[in-house]
Amino acid sequence: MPETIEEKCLSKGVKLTDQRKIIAKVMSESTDHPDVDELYNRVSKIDTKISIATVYRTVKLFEESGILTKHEFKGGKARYEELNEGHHDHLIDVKSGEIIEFVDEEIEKLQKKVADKYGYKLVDHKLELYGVKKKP
Amino acid sequence: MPETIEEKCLSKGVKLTDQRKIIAKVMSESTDHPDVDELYNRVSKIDTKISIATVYRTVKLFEESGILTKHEFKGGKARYEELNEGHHDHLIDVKSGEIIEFVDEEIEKLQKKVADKYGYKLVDHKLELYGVKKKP
DNA sequence: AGGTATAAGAAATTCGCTTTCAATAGCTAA
DNA sequence: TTAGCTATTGAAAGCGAATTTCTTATACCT
Repeated sequence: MPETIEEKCLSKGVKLTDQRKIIAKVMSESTDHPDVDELYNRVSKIDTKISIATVYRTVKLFEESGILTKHEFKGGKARYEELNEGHHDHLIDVKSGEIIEFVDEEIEKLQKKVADKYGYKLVDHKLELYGVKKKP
Repeated sequence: MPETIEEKCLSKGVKLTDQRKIIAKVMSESTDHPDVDELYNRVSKIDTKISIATVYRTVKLFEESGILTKHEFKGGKARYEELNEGHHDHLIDVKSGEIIEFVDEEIEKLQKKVADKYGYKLVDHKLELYGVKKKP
């Protein structure tokens, strides 16, 4: 069952203000990976009084609470995405900017194996593929 | 035979000034992944008059010429490394900041396969592992 | 209600990096 | 060699993203 960000806040003890509720709702309903400016635009349509500082503060708070995850794709601003059960990585269309999410268990396993080989326990990783659409 | 950055510049037609020669030498002799501030520190010991703007300009020029490669690890400043034949990825010790280079052909192959599966030709990728040292 | 803590808004500040601008160094052709 | 370009440099200003400061407003707790 898909849990909203608001519900996640409640279960994690993150206090919800009106502004945070709006930001939570907008992020929950986003299926893309908005940056803070874009998020601020969407949020402003609901409440024009929200400041961008609050948006920055809130995404940071949500990230630290394990509710959102932050991506820093090549040479752009930080983008945010709701953190859900299934982990995935990203394939980015370098022409259009389109982002495709993918899962590859095999790669995940091999990453752990590499870390292990050097005596490390994997705590995080980042895999981004950049590609161009092939002509059919 | 290890080619110096200075030699690479010559063969690529990148003009070398005194400042660039110093930056090239320092990078060629570096076995780590310095950021621009660190590089500026090292370079300043040889020529105190070099400005940090020149260091920024030069690493950018070298990167565009395919001589250096730029890494943007999690939440830090850009780090540079000499680009040599064998491609490798990085395993970063989250405690100490130590960076271990590794190669995994299997992972490389799987990445291509994933891109292919979605109809993309892989033009670039980024794989970073973050780990903590295991107790033996 | 009163007192404390927390959060929000607006503006200023920081940080990494780039650009502008005037001065200098390096060619190139007469 | 020297006049006349073109490219590069150093110093400082500028820029964009993100954070912090400061003040005001809001929520919480007996």
